[in-house]
Amino acid sequence: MKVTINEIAKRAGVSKATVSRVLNNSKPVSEEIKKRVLAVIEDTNFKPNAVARSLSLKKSHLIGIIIPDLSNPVFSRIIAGIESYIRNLDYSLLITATDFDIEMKIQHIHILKDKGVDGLILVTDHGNSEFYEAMLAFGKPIVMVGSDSFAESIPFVRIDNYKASCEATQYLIDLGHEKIGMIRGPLTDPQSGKERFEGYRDTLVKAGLYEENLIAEGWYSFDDGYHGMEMLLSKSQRVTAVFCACDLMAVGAIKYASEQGLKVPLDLSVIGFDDVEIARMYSPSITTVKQPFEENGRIAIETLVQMIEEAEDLAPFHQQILKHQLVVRESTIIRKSEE
Amino acid sequence: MKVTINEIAKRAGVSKATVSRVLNNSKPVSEEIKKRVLAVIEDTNFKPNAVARSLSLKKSHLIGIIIPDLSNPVFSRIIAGIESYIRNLDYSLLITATDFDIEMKIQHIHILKDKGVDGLILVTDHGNSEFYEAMLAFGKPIVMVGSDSFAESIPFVRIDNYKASCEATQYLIDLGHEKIGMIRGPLTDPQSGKERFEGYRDTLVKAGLYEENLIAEGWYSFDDGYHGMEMLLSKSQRVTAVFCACDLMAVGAIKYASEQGLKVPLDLSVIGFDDVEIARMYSPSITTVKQPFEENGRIAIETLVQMIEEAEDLAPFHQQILKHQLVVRESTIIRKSEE
DNA sequence: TTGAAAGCGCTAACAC
DNA sequence: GTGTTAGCGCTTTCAA
Repeated sequence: MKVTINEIAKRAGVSKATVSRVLNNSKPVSEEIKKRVLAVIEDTNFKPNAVARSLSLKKSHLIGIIIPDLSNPVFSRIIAGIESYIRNLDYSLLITATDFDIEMKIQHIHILKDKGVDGLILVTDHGNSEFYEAMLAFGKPIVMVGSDSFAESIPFVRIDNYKASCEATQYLIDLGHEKIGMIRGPLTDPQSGKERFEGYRDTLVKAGLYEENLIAEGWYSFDDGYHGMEMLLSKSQRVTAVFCACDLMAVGAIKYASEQGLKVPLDLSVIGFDDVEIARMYSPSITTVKQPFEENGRIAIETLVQMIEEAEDLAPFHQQILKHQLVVRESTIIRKSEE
Repeated sequence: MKVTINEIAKRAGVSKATVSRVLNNSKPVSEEIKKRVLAVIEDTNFKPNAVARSLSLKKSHLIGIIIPDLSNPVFSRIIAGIESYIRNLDYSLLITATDFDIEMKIQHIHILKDKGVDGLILVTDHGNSEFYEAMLAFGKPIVMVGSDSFAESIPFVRIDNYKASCEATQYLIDLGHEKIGMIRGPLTDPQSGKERFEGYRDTLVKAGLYEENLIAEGWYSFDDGYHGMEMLLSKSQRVTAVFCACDLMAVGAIKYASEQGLKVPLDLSVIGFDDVEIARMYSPSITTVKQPFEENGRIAIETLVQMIEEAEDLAPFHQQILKHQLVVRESTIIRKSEE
């Protein structure tokens, strides 16, 4: 019962070429015929077959998204931003997750290419040279959210993690803290790991407060924050403030500290990063650096669609840095005076 | 440039039918020719065009997902479950969000249909009759996650919300509580709203403890929990325990109670629902009903793929109820004896 | 303005 | 076992 363009043509007594023309407004069609065709389309409830159209046009109106983990708000909120923008254009999103596996990421690029997507958004953690080659071989527009040192020649949108970390660290210094620890991400992660750490380090160095043994490392989880804090508190030099590379680690850190009888923020100030929901909801609510996740997504997809539609081969190098914002809440406070 | 099956055929000195055969193993091909074709495929790095194949096969290997909100873990974890299963089969996911808007949900069903998806998974809040009609008109396999009173004739997978709520409520009774409040969802929401409330109500009625004025209502957010608790505490009859329809409301409830000087669980026991990440991480960690989100997704997609591949028209009515689990944590405790 | 026909890249009868 | 051919449903020259 699938009604096709042929069926419409027959019923309206015209050729399918004409039907196609009224469908796409691609060429002038006389008012009368147009009306007739439209009427038939209306009451057969005809919808052109998108697959056939894709084949003919060599354009699928599909956009591929590759993301490390769908269930983590840090990523899924970016997708949400993309989705709510694209919803009104007639593109659809083909979404795949990689579980942070580079091989899988590369494989997905190929799969999505074969599926004929018109463009790609990569929400990235980090890549390698093989990954980079896969991107180049993709042959159609790509935009990255978050960027990657391997791929700085690909258009991207992200925040300035370095600067944000400087500000967060400086904020702790301004509160009078001197022993300021960090629970960082892995340095192999260029953005959330390396840049956030370097902002912290450089700021402390400039203030003459940097100490190498006030640093713990983890992979952005609650448990990593928990154990990171455990490690920091085991040092003889007691920290009075901690900067965490993400909110989840901040939560873990606070949890551990609380269990050890330390009051946050009275005995220990803690800053997170990202401003995911939990930062606002936690008790104490957590001071953090707010990332505009949804906006990241929106700008990325906007850029991508533009590249697709205007066929800007080798698009002029787009790099867009969005604004972050330090959100002060209950988990940070002026350092207790010693007595 | 783009290498096609014709190109392969020419280079290998065979017909494209033969190439197609070795590509799909659809018919026997002599070893020698097969080897030759494979070699050409190999060194041209040929990948068959998925769109053309779809058109010919009338099968897109695309599966549509309609979900209320991508950034909410309650939904995105279901997607994650779907995605990690489907990744190994050669289907792809076309995901759209509705922001809980029924019109949009209906519209998405049509769009996805036009895009030629082979099946649909609906992660639903609730629908109406028009929505139900759209599903019937879809004409290809559909599976719902969470089900809906309007659509009980569509295969679904979910937990037994009613039973789970009974257990949670009974647990509070067993702890000695008598004034047990609830912050429920809207009753128009058949699963998380209505069923969870009814489980609570019936269990209390049976125990002779039900009181209508111990109930607040909200839309599953932190703020709703916060205000719900505010409302409950404003009653003269002081509750000693509260069952919340989701974890976020439980967090809001605890936050408000804490701000009023009540200790959780000492002065007030709180139970949530869902077991999202925050329930484990919060201080106090929250007793809750664990939903197997990822498994919900996995079973749903498994069922759907089966329906697609085995072409079970009007599939024998599948309804699958998965197991929930009460997870006891720090937010609940035996009722303080009065003195 | 409109129609006929070729073609997008692939699969699947149908012959040989 | 292999090739020829006719589609799948749509767009787009090219003529008329």
